[in-house]
Amino acid sequence: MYKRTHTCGELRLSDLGANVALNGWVSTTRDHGGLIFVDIRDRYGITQLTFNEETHPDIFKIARKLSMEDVISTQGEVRTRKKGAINVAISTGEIEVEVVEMEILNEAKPLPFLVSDRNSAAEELRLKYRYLELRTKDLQRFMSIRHKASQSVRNYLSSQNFMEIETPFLMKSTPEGARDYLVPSRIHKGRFYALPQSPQQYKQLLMIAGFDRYFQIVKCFRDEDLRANRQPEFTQIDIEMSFVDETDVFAASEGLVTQVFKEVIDVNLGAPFPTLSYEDALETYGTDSPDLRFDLPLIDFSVYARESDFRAFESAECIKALVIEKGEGYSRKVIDQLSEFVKEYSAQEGKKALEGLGWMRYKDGDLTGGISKFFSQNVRQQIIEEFRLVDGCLILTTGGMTNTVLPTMGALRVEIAKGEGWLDSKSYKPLWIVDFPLLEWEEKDEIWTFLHHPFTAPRQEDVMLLETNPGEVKSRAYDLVINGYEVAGGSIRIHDPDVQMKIFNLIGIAEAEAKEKFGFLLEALTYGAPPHGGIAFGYDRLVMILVGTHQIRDVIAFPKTTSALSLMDGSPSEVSKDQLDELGIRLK
RNA sequence: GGGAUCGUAGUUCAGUUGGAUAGAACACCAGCCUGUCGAGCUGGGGGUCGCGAGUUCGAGUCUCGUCGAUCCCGCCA
Repeated sequence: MYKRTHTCGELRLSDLGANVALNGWVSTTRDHGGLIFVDIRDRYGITQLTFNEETHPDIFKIARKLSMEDVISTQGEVRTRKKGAINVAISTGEIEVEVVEMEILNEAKPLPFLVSDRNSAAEELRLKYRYLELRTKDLQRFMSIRHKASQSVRNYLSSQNFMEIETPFLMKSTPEGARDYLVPSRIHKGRFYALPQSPQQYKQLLMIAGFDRYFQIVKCFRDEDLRANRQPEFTQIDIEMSFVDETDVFAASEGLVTQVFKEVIDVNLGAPFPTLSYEDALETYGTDSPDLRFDLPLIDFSVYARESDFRAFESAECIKALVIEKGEGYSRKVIDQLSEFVKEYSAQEGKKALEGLGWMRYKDGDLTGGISKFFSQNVRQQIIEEFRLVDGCLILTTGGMTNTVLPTMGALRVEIAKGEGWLDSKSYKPLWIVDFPLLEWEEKDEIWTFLHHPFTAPRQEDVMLLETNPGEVKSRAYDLVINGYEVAGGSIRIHDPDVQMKIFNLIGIAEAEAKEKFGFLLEALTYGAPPHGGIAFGYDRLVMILVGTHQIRDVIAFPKTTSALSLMDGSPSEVSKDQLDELGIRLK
């Protein structure tokens, strides 16, 4: 191997005549008989190599055998390209290297797909050969942005006096929340560690220990089903602060996100971010993680619907409408498709399907078509005035159970935005969601469960309600949402052991059980616990937004499939009987 | 756990109403070619049609099951 003097993206006209050595992968070859062009590639760029039969016949002979993705080491002279042969598409396009020495370091077999084109293979295949997909331009860029982002995070938080402290991966299993990944103990047979769902308790203990500003970029593990934006192991930027309230956490988070966006993709986010209550988010956008890149709010239509003779509205608990300006282009066919979307979306498990969409158009001073005939002239005029309809407005409306209508109309809102091209990939709309309920009534188990986690503090003025009316209690939790993605979530924590115990009791954890599971934390709260709070960013999701992708797999070097398999190494896999014996485990 | 879409050369795809020897492009191999950058030209090799049943005279095509991929719901404190 010739030690490289330059990378493949480095040489310029100013290097003319230099004797250089390049190492890299064969990107393409163009064989012209007596002259062969080979593009050599590394992560910095591409340089054109030339092999000339007349001047270097021995090397030329070897070059004829080169094929895609061979790894080669070359030595040669930097030469200018003839006019008209300059490639403006690459940074090294004005020069080429005439090779005088070459070594083939590793010959590549015929490839399962083209590294030059990420779309040249199904994802299944790309995941099996992930190391090849990682050679593609896209993934090289995504990984680079991920790296820059983590550097930016570390720099910012360090500059703000946060300390990075590592916490254990092998910890105690706590059955609340997500399903744990378990790790059997060999030394203590029949006992298990759990991989952390997040370092929640540890970071609280660090606050009690006096590390008043902590952060960590850390892997978390949750054994739940996957999604386009969910992997079983993922990375958080975990942050905790002492002697703070919500405003301090918001300011720190906004400072962090603002700097990362500025440094990594040169976007000014503009802090402070707006806040929206959980309740308003659901009512207006049908979700607690709304995409504010476009408006199109869910409008309460029940007042008018109840005045109508339209049967489908009669027993509806919740009636919402969307008003689309310039809705002339929505033909019956398009409306039918949207109606079908509503039916299908609402029919998903656990929900009573909606019957579809009712529609009306505003034209020539009146509402016409669709269900307009079920509304009196008077009510129609009320609607027109209330919503300040202009010519061409289209109203889409549906009614049913609140917990069906809201998410469905929320999804329809996004569906329409997609169709309209309103989801500008260069636009970023962050907002805080606040005033979450502390608890949620679980119908099927008939118990209260926490919406965030059991260490979240209730709002001070609501503490009294805990015993009388738990559902009314608001928490001091908050989420940061950007473009429809929940990017971070956190809360001010409970630092009073009595309040903490009260919460445990409320969610059906008896005192003895609470002590068994969280005794160390409860006890720590009695030895001088400062008021504290924090937040955790979904780092992968943040990077997704930075690179502009909708798939979390794009920003993780070696991701799992939707069924939590690694197609590359074949994990999870069976293990030997000896391994199990040593752990004292017998398979059922 | 449920729903939807998909699975045909190494790869991306085409394949009619169920009908003859399953095609194309790229990749690979061989030959030709000195200014290409998706090089070009000529030729060649390459297929358990995901797997297993079933219907049928006949299945890439229809049915059922199964495995895998993707998206969504449940789930994800």
